[in-house]
Amino acid sequence: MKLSTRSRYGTRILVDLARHIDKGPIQIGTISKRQDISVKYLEQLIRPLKQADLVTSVRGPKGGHLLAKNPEDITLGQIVRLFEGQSELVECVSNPETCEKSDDCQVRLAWTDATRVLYEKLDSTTIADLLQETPSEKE
Amino acid sequence: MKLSTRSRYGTRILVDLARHIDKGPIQIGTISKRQDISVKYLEQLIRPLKQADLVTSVRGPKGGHLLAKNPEDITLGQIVRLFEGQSELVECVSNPETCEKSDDCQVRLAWTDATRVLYEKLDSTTIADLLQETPSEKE
DNA sequence: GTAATTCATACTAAAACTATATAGAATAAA
DNA sequence: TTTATTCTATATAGTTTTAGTATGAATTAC
Repeated sequence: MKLSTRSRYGTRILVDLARHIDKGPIQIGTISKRQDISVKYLEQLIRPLKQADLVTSVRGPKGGHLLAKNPEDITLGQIVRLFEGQSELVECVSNPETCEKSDDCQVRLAWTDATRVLYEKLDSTTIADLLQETPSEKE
Repeated sequence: MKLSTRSRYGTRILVDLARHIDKGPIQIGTISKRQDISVKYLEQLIRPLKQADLVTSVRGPKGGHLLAKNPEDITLGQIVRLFEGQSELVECVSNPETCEKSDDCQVRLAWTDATRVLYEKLDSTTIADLLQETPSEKE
């Protein structure tokens, strides 16, 4: 039931951008060094963040990436829904037609409830909540 | 972030046993037909259920499987922890030593909180809560 | 002792995940 | 115009996980 590295790395990218929000566009190479994620993988992860309007980019020399919203307006729920192929605990939660018993299935209701409380928590946690500096943070 | 079929099937096995709790030991072949899970896969899934003392078994002819506890004493949390290789959303939640930044990592705290609320929900849901019969249930 | 059944171990095939690599095109600062 | 950077698309490969199968041993009712 673990989260993909995509969701975890995506979160770290956004936290990194938020921490350096006053420094203009941040380049992928910079994020790569600070977060220890390969440039190529970062390019792959930033694309959906842009498509979801969480990040904007500036092309050309001195270009880079910026948060498209305030840190307090980006939630973990948004990030996880974006990166997890299936964001629900069980497929029938969102696609009841995949199980012929789903019409009146108590087990499905239980997975649905569990998924709901999880996202209530994730939706209530924002990037701003994650900004406290740590002593070991690479600058 | 989806649950494995092992957790889902494990739940269905326990619900099946609970529904037929008054009929003596239930054989794997019977569960297989009712739940449409292969005999061999069922054998594999029942083993951890036995080891966790959720199921007891009787060997030999007329043998089979029985709930080892009352349905209201078996929770989804127990089942999910049993079957998910990693039951936490992110590894560093339970194994902080796998990340050198975990000592003071706000992101880790967020994943920990989210994992906690999920299991609070799962731990509060029992097999007894899932017993309502459905019209389409195979008998 | 035979047959029904669980128990234990190992194996396999397919899919998903986690990246990295390649080859360039587009953009814009200097 | 040169150069630094993002953007796009596809390919490749290694690892891990998942889902399920195969084989046969152990147990016990009859």
